[in-house]
Amino acid sequence: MRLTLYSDYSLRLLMYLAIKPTELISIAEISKAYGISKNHLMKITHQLALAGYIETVRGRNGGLRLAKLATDINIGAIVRLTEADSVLVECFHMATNTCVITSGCKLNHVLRQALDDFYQRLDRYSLAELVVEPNSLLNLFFKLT
Amino acid sequence: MRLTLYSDYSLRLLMYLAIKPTELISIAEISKAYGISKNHLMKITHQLALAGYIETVRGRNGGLRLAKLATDINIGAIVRLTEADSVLVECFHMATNTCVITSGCKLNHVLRQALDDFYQRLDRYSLAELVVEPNSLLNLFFKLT
DNA sequence: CTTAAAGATGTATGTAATATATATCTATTT
DNA sequence: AAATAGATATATATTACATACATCTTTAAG
Repeated sequence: MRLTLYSDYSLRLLMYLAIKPTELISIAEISKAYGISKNHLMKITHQLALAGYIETVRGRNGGLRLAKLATDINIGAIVRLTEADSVLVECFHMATNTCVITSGCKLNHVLRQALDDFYQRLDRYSLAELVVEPNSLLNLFFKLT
Repeated sequence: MRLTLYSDYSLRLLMYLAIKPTELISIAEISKAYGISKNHLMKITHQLALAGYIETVRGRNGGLRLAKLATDINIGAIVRLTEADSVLVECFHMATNTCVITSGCKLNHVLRQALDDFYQRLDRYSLAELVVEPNSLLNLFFKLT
């Protein structure tokens, strides 16, 4: 079972913004801090802005900041958004499904329950709970320890 | 979030065997019934046999059968086995992880909890519970409805 | 005792999803 | 006007996964 790097990077970006919620932070800074693709982060930025989680400011001295309180950003909602296109098994997408027993298959339901449980656990956490110790995270980025 | 077709096919194969638990059934028959790759099923067969879930009989009139009662084959255990190589996010595999904040990252723990919840739901089901109506499944394979 | 059927196993190839890179455009500040 | 930073579209690269191919071993039937 895999999440995409896209989801992983989305959460990392939000965590970074949550460390300094009042500042404008550039994509370049986040890219350098984690050592990950700036271009990939740009796509993520766009989606998160459309969904209302972050605000973007163009131009010199521009950057990103959270558009909501970290306590109001739910982790389950973020992962549901970033994983929206992926299906757990082929029979979850009727348009492309080829399995001949789908109509009477109980496995389908069992997997849906399991996936629900996965997301419901994530639903219990907000971004704020991932960044309760912002300074210890900052130390990791700048290798002060 | 995705499972591999390998996992999907593994469960389909077991369900097929569970429909007729006393018969020897060839890989070719299962391949035709679902319209899926015979070669892929061969690899699955091998792994499931090594793990003790099925018995294989070579040679003419050979085939596969369940090595345990369907009530003793746990769905969670099967998926844990078939997904053993895949990691939910990169930080779940220390040898290849590049994320610089892993040591202090709470997201890591939250995702582990969610994955546990996923598997614990699957742990509640046995193969037998997926095949409570073997005849209605058989009808789907042979398009009698 | 030869042949055919069926699984075992290793290697190679194909494919698609995903990640990354490039290029150009728009907006904003100095 | 120039520099910076995000927006957007397209193209390329990479990788995991799925599939195919080839050869070997085992067993039963004739």
